[in-house]
Amino acid sequence: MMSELKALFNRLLDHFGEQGWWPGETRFEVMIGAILTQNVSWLNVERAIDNMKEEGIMEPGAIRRVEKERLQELIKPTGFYRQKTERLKRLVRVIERYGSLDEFLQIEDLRSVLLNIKGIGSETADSILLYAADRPHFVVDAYTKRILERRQGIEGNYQEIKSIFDEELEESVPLYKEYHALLVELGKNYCKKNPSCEGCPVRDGCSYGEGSEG
DNA sequence: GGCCAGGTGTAAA
DNA sequence: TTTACACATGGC
Repeated sequence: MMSELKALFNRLLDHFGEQGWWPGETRFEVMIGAILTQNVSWLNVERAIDNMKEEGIMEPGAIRRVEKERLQELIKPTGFYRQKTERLKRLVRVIERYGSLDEFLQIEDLRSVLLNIKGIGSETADSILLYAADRPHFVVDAYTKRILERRQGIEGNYQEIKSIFDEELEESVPLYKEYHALLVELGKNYCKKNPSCEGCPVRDGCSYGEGSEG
C-alpha cells in the first residue's frame, strides 16, 4: 500500500503541477542560489543573481577575483550579505582546489566536503547534492519540518526528518527534486509560521487545528 | 510598522 | 544536547 508521504506527493503534484526546480541556468548558478537563498525569499535572490550575471561573475574564477566589497554590493538584496560573500568565496576556493566544477561534483564523499565548508549546512549541502549534482538526497527545510509536524505530528532533527522521506519514498532524483519544490509551494501559500490553513488543498488528512474547523 | 523569508555558526545553559 | 542570538534586505 502507498505510503502517506507518497500519497501527499501525488496530491500536491495534482494540485500545483510540476514545479521544475531548481530555477537556474547552470549547475553553478544552482549552487550560488543555494547559498544566497539561506533564510531569504527567492525574490531577493533573483535580483542578486541578475546583478552577478550583469557583472559577469557567475563562474568560480570571477567570484574568486572580484573585490569583496563589490560582491557584497551585488548580493545585498539577499541580506546577510557580508556572511554570504565569505561563503561564496569559500565555496569557489574549494571547487577550484578540485580542478573544475565537473570534477568537484564527482567527488565521492561530496556531502562531507560541502559540510566542511563554513557556511554550508545540511540543507544547503543537500540542495547542491540534489539539484546540482543530481544525487538522491532529500532536502529538508523549515516548511518540510512544519508540514510534517502539523500533518503527522512528527518532530525531529534534520537527519531524522530526512530519513523518514528516505524510508517512505523510492530513491529517485526526479521525485526528490519535485517533492521538495512542492512542499515549498505548499508552505509558502498555506502552511506559514503563523497558522493560515485557509484554503489548503491538502487540508483533509492534516491533523492540524483539529476540532477548530470553521 | 511588524512579521516572515527555500539557514548557519557560535556561545551559553 | 538543547536554546538563544546575530546576521540584513525586501515583500506584503
